[in-house]
Amino acid sequence: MSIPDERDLVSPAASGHGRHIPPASLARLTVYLRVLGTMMTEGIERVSSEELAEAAGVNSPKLRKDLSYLGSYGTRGVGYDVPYLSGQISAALGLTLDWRVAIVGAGHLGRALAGYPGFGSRGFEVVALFDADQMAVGQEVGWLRISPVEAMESILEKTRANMAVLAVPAEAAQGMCDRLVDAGITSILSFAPVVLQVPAEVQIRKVDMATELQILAYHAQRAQVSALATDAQARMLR
Amino acid sequence: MSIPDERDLVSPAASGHGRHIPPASLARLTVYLRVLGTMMTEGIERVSSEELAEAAGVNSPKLRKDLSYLGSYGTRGVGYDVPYLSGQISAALGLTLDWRVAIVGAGHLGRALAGYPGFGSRGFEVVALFDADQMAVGQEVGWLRISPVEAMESILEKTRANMAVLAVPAEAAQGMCDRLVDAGITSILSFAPVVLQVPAEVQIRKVDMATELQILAYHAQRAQVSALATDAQARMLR
DNA sequence: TAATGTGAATACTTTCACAGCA
DNA sequence: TGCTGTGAAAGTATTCACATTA
Repeated sequence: MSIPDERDLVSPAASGHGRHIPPASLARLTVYLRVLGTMMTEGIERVSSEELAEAAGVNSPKLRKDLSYLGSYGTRGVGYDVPYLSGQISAALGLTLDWRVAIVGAGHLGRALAGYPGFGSRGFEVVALFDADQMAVGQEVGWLRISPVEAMESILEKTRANMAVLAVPAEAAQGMCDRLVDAGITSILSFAPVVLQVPAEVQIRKVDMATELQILAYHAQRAQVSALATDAQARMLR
Repeated sequence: MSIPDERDLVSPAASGHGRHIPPASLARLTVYLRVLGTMMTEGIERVSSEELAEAAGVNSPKLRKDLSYLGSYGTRGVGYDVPYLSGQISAALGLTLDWRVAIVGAGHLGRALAGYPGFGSRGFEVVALFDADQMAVGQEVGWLRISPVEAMESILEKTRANMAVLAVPAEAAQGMCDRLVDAGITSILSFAPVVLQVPAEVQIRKVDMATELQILAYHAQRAQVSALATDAQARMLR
């Protein structure tokens, strides 16, 4: 007897079709969710795939394909009900659960994250903010008070944090990451510009501003080079 | 790691290797570059694809395929010369050109970016930091002094900025973006949680922490659900 | 002989066109 | 009639195996 694949065991009700959502679609779904939220505050109740796609900066077949991974939540000939679709996407992404985020590092970046309004409004509660600097410990940042990293493990447990954001210098990142993993955290978002080694069961995502600028630089350089080439070609044809 | 990302609307180039680098490879090349930099500071002179891949968190065939888009810079049976490979990647990405970055928004995030050591060390110079708040204008942040947004256009020209980072609240982002585009900036990195509308010739990249956390939440939720399912199945088989 | 560079196979993503339904 | 939902085709990305070469 073979053990059924885990996917087959997921109830359709709990996560849409029970199938996994392709990573590329998943990333876009979070954008649709944000756009739908904006529409709700503007009192827009109904939207077509064309309109939603336009607002989200994608084309409409792609949007419809993305939504099709969750199920059929639109009405043919009509479009989508904004609050309903928003709710369905939230549910599929697991945002109806309680997510309690600990931020490690209370420099400018950590404080920016702690004060980021986009968290609370989307189901994420920042429950702790740590720093290694004794001067910073005790300071208030929004509703939070900065805690000493020494007490990280006990505070993670007390606050029942289930996600962490790493906003520490590169040198400190792997060490802090290891402590988070040992403390049972399995979802980590890192802003440190280093490759972190973690066990396979730990989900890690990385954001690196230098990487982003380098990608922009590559495209800008190509645009420059091809402009020069076009220019040279124009001169030769003259 | 990075979000699988969008369109690739670059015209065919006419120099160097001429081929465009696939977006997925491009993102990883920036990681290899960082790892090679670290190795150089550690005095490591030679590396195999296996070792470099390990340090970069990818498998070695993928690394070799990525490098093959640039050319053949290794030695069969030996490996890669660390400084040489680093230089070749830098050149391919256009990092030997002068990149002057203006940061718009001097809140915690803007200040974190202005002070980010990873910029200067990788060919990006922060040449201006703007804020709309009169209280912030004039304050020093590292080597920079915060300038008033009112003077943005003239300062962009004076400093010959050719890239911009948007670190302003969502409401202000589209307006500031439009002004940057009108001022001739064609490479923009945005941290604002909104979809920005820009002309096709402008390259824009987005970083959104809420999106990243939502993607983590999705995976964590699936892990939870399948753990529960496995559990239920175990009970049934008992 | 050890490790690169690459064609060919596989897997994933996007696009497209249209069937199907309110 | 108008717009959603989806198979099938086209386009990318990843994996693999191995010919190649210092």
